[in-house]
Amino acid sequence: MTKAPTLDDVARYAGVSRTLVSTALRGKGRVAASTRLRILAACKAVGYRPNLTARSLASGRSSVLGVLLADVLNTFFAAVADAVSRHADQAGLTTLIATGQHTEAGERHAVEQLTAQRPQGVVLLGPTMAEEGLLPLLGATPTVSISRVLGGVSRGAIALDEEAGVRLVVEHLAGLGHRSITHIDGGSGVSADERRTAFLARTRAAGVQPQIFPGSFDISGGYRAARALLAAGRLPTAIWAANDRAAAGVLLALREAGVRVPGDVSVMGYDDVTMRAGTELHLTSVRQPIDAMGQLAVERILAPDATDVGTVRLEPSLVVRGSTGPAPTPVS
Amino acid sequence: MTKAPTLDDVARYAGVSRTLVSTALRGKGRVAASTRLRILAACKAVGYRPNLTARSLASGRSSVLGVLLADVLNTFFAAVADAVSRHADQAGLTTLIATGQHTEAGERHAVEQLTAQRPQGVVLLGPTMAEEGLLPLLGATPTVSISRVLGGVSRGAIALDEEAGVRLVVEHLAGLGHRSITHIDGGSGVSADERRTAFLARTRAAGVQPQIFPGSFDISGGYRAARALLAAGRLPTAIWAANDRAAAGVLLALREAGVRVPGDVSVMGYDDVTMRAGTELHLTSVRQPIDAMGQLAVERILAPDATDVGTVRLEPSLVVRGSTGPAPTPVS
DNA sequence: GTGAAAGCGCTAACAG
DNA sequence: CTGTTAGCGCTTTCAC
Repeated sequence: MTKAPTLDDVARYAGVSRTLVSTALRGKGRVAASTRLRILAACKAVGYRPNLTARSLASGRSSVLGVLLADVLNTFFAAVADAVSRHADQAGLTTLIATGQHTEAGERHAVEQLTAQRPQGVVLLGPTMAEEGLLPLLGATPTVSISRVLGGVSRGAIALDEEAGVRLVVEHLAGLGHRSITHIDGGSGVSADERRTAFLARTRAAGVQPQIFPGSFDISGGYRAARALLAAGRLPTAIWAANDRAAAGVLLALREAGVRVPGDVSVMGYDDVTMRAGTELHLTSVRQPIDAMGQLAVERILAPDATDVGTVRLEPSLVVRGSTGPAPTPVS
Repeated sequence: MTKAPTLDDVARYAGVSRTLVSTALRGKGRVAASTRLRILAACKAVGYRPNLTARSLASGRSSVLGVLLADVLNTFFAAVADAVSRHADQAGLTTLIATGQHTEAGERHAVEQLTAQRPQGVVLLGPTMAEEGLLPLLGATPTVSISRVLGGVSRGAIALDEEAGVRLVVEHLAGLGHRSITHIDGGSGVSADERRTAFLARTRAAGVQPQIFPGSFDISGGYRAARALLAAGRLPTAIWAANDRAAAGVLLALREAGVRVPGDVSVMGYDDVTMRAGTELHLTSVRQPIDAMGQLAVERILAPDATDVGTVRLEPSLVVRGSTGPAPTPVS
């Protein structure tokens, strides 16, 4: 295997021209059945593997869909990437993922590598870089941005409707009679901000007393925050954690302290995807439309024209399980 | 932006030959400083982006490192992919990840796409396909297999030393005086099997009473198993869960039932990477050498020759935190 | 049906 | 230092 066999090798072996092998292999123009068989046999005999690089250089296109991921460990984006990949597969595209590691240099590098594939399109999953830096790199590549709203991106942006999600949380809890809700937030990220802001606005609108406690998007953040709440003696009747992982931490701390859920305190999570903890922990939560995001992204990339591609915010849905219940009547 | 500018466009604009632009851009042969400046200016003016596809076709190599990942959502493999990516970056390579979605067709497709890049090498992260199917696709591409031991792969295999990890668990617990340990297993996967088997062997060697309870690699598996243990009234003094996520579920169930950790029961986790729950939950665990795996993989790919590349099993290390303690003295 | 010729955008020897 | 000449492996016209 000192040198990969080329089309010419196959052609020579089969006693035909290179062009014929090419067309036969791609099944485009008509080739005599007997010749095709001979060619196929030759391919196998020679051990031919098409060089997709050359193919894409010659044809000017490829069946690749590029995905720019901040980092494989972010479960949310990884789940979206997975959804994109599944839908791309179904459309006959191969997904190639590059990670930017949250740095501008890394993302630049990744996008360059991705666009170099002359891909059918690129999906940006929560890029770090500013739009001005990204757009020139993308050039004419059909691009959709997920989660971050990039106005100039050719095929528009797909975002989550955080306000709708937060509304589901507040209305569910308020509907159960809770007059005071504590939000354990997700720290300083963009979505943590959005959720916090929406929470404040929504509770006000619902006439519910809001309280914000600093936390993070992981189990330890929820655990720590709940313990702090416990220590401060400021336990509300309802807690909404920034996501399901944090909510698991809250449950842990609460149960450790002998607090009953949902008897004494109702707990809600939000949006987690990998852990699927919700089911077994009976966590009431808000489910994000991950699959729909992936599907829409691929559809937009594949759409022949770029009409109707503004920013769309997909709506999440409420999943009621056992961790929330009626607010306990004050003993007073 | 109807057509991407090429080297020729830049050359014409700068009034030099295409070759000169090429060499200037790559910084190889010497180019007059003044000319280089002119060329750089021309690039910017024309908006030139190098076509890496053409470059790799012409030069016969690329700076890509391919990674075949079963699925982005598997936190362990995703973490390894991340480590590989970081070390590859440091070596000046771009990592391109393709997922096989656990199907043979998917993996075949992914590997084809990866090898088509003429990458510096390919890292296989727990492939599903049989070795016989994989090897011909890889051809002469330097390849290392992580986690699954593929004998025929050119740059060898890197695996985890599960036995060593399990030994750490059993010895730690036995050293604390526990005479009986319950393992909540990870179900039917390969590593779940390895751990279970090693556990049985090791406990026997240590003179400890083993007990196995069916579970899974997630929080719900641990939660469910611990509740079953509780219900059956067969609570041991020490529980070892298949991984940290499962251990979190165990903690949850135990605390919910008013069992003290580590006062009544010691709990150990294993190998989790993303959640980093260990820290805040004070979970005693076994840490896998994720980063070392990534580093070694890249080193092997970059090594000029393929000597010394048999299978290596990297050793994990014990991380003692607060969830384990001396076995309680029987009240009897 | 089949094949010859002309590139895709770039790099790799060589000459000047 | 700079430019010329050949391709890399494949797809595309467009003749035969």
